[in-house]
This record gives sequence, structure tokens and C-alpha cells, in this order.
Amino acid sequence: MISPVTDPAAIRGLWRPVLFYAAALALGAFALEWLQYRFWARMIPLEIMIGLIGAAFAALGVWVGMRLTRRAPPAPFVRNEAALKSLAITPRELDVLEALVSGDSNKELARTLGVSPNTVKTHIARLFDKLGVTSRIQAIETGRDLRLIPAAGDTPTPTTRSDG
Amino acid sequence: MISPVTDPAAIRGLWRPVLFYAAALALGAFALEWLQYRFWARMIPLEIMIGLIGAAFAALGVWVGMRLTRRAPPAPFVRNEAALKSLAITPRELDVLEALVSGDSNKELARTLGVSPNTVKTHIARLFDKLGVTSRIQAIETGRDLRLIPAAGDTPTPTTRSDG
DNA sequence: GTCACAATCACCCATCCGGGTGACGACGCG
DNA sequence: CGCGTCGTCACCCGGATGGGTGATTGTGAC
Repeated sequence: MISPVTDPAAIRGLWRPVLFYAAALALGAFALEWLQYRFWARMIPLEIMIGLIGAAFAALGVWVGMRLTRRAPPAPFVRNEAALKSLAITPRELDVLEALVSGDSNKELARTLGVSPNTVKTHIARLFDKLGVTSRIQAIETGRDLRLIPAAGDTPTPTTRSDG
Repeated sequence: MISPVTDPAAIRGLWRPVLFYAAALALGAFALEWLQYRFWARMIPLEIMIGLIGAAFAALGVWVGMRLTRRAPPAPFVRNEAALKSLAITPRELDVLEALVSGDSNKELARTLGVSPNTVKTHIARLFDKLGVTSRIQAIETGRDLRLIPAAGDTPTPTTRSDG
């Protein structure tokens, strides 16, 4: 039913930092080798030199490794348009559903949405029917389960809807 | 008011893997140095040797770095006991708050909790006062924000409470 | 024992909610 | 044009909800 998005652009984008870090590694290798060979080779014992190089590369590697794995915690919330269509939920009803999570009364929802309280009631009643629920709380819960509205952990919502 | 939990045990626990990886790094350093100095020093040019050591340490560092940052995707939901205490929310009130997310009416909540509807109303009223809200939906939202009750993405809840 | 508090239940009352029905203008489609 | 859909608004009504106040019991602390 609901297939997770596997964006090819996102996967391709992963290789940019990898190449960058590889280049940085190669550059560091050459720089270090040149430095040790030209200047410090006669001033520092070879064992110390090896240790320093190892430590430097290990540190660089740690940095690269942390860089590579630290990503993708945000999880940007993509709305389930398929569910919206299959449930025949209209854009205005989605507005009302999003406004419902504030916990306001119909009167306040009406003010924030710029319509009459009766209209809010009608939209909510239709939502209940389409979502198969009987209370605002259940509407919010199922709306979140179906990814119609963002949950608390998701990013705040790019925009209410894609209308201008 | 509500301070995030800074568990000293959790912080101490972080140093165990760090020390382990540091020891592994040191061991690798000594091993590599010994190897190169004893056997390969006369067979391989020094530049190649340095490059090999650098690559090896970089790889080791990458592994360590990925090891250090790869963690915590599951997020097991730990209840914010500090908030519970500072808000003076009693265990029974927490039961009611958890039951609220079902979206049931007071009558059904009373049946599931095994008490009278009047008692449910009293608990809910006290919750509203302590959470500073005026509707069940707001109570659920702030309860989740304060980590008093699990959100949809969290693990289902180890147990309702720690009572038998 | 006294005190505080959690938990339970009761009652009153104004308001809100959920459920149902009806209606009207705007818009797009055939 | 006729038709369906969307958005808007109105009305009614029974039950639920939110906001108070008061009371009782058990439990634990002092």
C-alpha cells in the first residue's frame, strides 16, 4: 500500500561527501609524506615519525567516519497523498484536520480558519466519516498513522498545503 | 522547571568503548611499527611504507568513527519521571492520561479503568490543571512533549506502570 | 492520634461535541 | 445546460465535556 520513498537523487548525493573525504585523505597523505621526508626525517627518530603519522591518520579517519554516519536523523515527513486520495479527503478537510491537533474548540478553529463554526463542524463530521472515527482524538491519531498530518517528532511541516 | 535527564551512569558508560578503541589504536600502532621495522623496512621503499601505514590507520579511524556515532536509532521511550514529580502527577492520573489517547468517552474510560465516570472526570480535571491545558487533545500533546506518555513512533510502552 | 494526600465518588451547570438534515453559490466536466 | 463536487452556512437535539464544590476512605508520615 504505502511504499517508502527511495529517492535516487538522495542516493546519488551520498557519494559527493565520500569523494570529498577521499580526496582530503589523499591530500593529507601526500602532504604528510612530503613533510616527513623533506624536513623531519633527520630530526625525529623513525618510530616517533611512524607513530605521529599513524595518530594523524587515525584522527582523520575518525573524523571521516563520524562524518559519514552522522546523517538522516531528521526524517522530513512526506504526506501520504495516496491515502488522501483513497479516502477522498478534500484540501479543506485536511486543513481542519491539521488545525484539530491544537485542541482548540470549534469556535476558535473557526476563527483561525476564517469560517463559521458550523462549517468547522461540517468538515469535522465529514472527516470522522471518512476516517472511520468518532472523536477528534481518534481523528488525529489515525491521521498521523496514515501520515496525513505530521507527528510531534517530524519537521514542523514545510507549508500547510501546497497551495499558494 | 523541567530539566532534561543527565544520567551520570549513561555518561560514564560512554567512556568504555572510547577506552577500548584507544587501546586498539595503540596496539595497532605498536604492531605496525614493529612489523615495518623488523621485516619490511629493507624490502619496501619508505614512501610506500608511510602510505600503507597511513591508509591502515585511516581505515581503522573510519571504523572507530562509525562505531562511535552509529547509535540510538530505536529510541526506546523513557518516561520523564522528573516532569512527573515536578508537576505532581499521581500514578492514577498518569493512567488516565495514557487512556485518553484512545479517544474514548469518559464512560468507556471509566469501564477500562474500572472506576466511576465521575472519578475519570475528576482525574482529567486535575490533569488539565497540572498540565495547564483546557482540552483532552492539549493534554495528550503536552503529555507527549514532556515524555509522560509514548508517542506513536515510540515502542508500545514496556508496561502501563511499574505496579504489579 | 493528627495531618496530608491519593483515590474514589457525587452533584450542579454552562457549554461543547457528535450526529443528522437541509440548503446555497462556485467550479469543472461532458 | 445539467450534474457532481467542494466549500460554506444554518438548525435541531441528545449526550459528552469542562469547571466547580463537597465528601469519604485508605495510607503513610510526623
